[in-house]
Amino acid sequence: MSAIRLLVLGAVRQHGRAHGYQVRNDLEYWGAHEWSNAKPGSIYHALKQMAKQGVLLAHEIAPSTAGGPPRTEYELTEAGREEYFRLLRDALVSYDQKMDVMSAALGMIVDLERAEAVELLRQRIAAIEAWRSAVTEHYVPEEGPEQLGHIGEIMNFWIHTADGGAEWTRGLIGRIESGAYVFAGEGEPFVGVLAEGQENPYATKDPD
Amino acid sequence: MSAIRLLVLGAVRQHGRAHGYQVRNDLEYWGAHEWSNAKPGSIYHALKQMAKQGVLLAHEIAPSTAGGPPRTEYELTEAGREEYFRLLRDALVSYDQKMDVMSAALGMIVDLERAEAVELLRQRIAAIEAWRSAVTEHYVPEEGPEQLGHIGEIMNFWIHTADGGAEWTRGLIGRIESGAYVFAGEGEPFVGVLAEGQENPYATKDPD
DNA sequence: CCGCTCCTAGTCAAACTTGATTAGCTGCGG
DNA sequence: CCGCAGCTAATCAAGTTTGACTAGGAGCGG
Repeated sequence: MSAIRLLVLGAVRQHGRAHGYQVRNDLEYWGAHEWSNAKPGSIYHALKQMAKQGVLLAHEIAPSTAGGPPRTEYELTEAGREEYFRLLRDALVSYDQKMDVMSAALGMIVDLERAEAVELLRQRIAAIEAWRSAVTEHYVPEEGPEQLGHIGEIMNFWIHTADGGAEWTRGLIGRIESGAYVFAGEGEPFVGVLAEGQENPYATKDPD
Repeated sequence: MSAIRLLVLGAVRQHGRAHGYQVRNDLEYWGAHEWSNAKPGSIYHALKQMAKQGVLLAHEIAPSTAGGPPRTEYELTEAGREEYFRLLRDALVSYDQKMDVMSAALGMIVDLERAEAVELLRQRIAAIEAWRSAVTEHYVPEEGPEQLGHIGEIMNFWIHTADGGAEWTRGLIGRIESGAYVFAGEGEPFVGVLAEGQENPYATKDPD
């Protein structure tokens, strides 16, 4: 799974209705271009693709107020809402060493209820541990790990990363259980998108 | 940069001359299908693409000994050798949170000289640290980090991963400086590919 | 009010990835 | 010795990603 669909669905969902450029701006606001493949082409493609698949509903709109080609606004269908939560849960649970997917899911984790978020993160830890033992058991040759030479460093690297990820996830669970952040059904949700016309404070000030 | 070109160049280089299925088998032997997008399609595509670009030289060969369509053997051109080392150095130095690229580079690090490997890894650490401070300085709003709400967890996640990566890299530098592994120009190189006809001990025993 | 630059919004071709599928050969049960 | 399962080796179409490019308006200096 690539992160782009989750990001785009999340952005459109928070707006209720949004056009491509707005989504693009939100992703930049979130810094997504730093840690995911959120290029314009990918974003517009994802919007069109998901509209074709019935996950988004497209509304043709008159040429925009501020120059440029005519805009299209999108909103989630019911299938889109389901797809969104499916992707979100999946991203939180599965360990595939894809930083971008996890980052995107973190940005939307408060759309879940607190208890479910914790439960999914626990499953994530279990997945990491399962993956870890599969790798260690499978890739250590019978003649002992010395057999592997420098190739063993690859495994070493995976394991180190996996352990780091598990540890961090435990920390996050702790923070969430201690009451941090506002989750679904707990009051005024955190606003993570830019209002129409609001300036993006992070635009182009990037450390690229 | 995707890892596939580096992997394919590395495999072909170790054989001197190799056909697609051989490369495919090596990558499986290395476990690359676990941590990179090394699917058959990608491998054959990379071979053809690189042949078109003059990085590899293609030799049409009579239909294979063991059934199937006619095979094509490839070998590196001089440009290919340069490209290989360029990709390898680049993968070691640059920090882009892509596990697959780093894993591939680790598998080929001994093609460099020991001193250069250490030097590149030091540069890697510097790159990680630069990235880290760019992120912390840039993405903490003036009103303080509380402003970010749960979005701050994304940053937290990056930072944790970056720090873990730096720490691991320091460990690797230590091992290399203590004389581990056999690097270029230090004698009989480690053989990391399967000979023609040799059985792949990891084939299909996969923990998928 | 001319020309220039910047911003908005999106398109496009080329490259890459994916997963299914093809096609030839070997070995083996019946 | 027929058929067919399974292996070898590679291709293909569909989907995705990339990064450069288009095109129209706004602001502004002179």
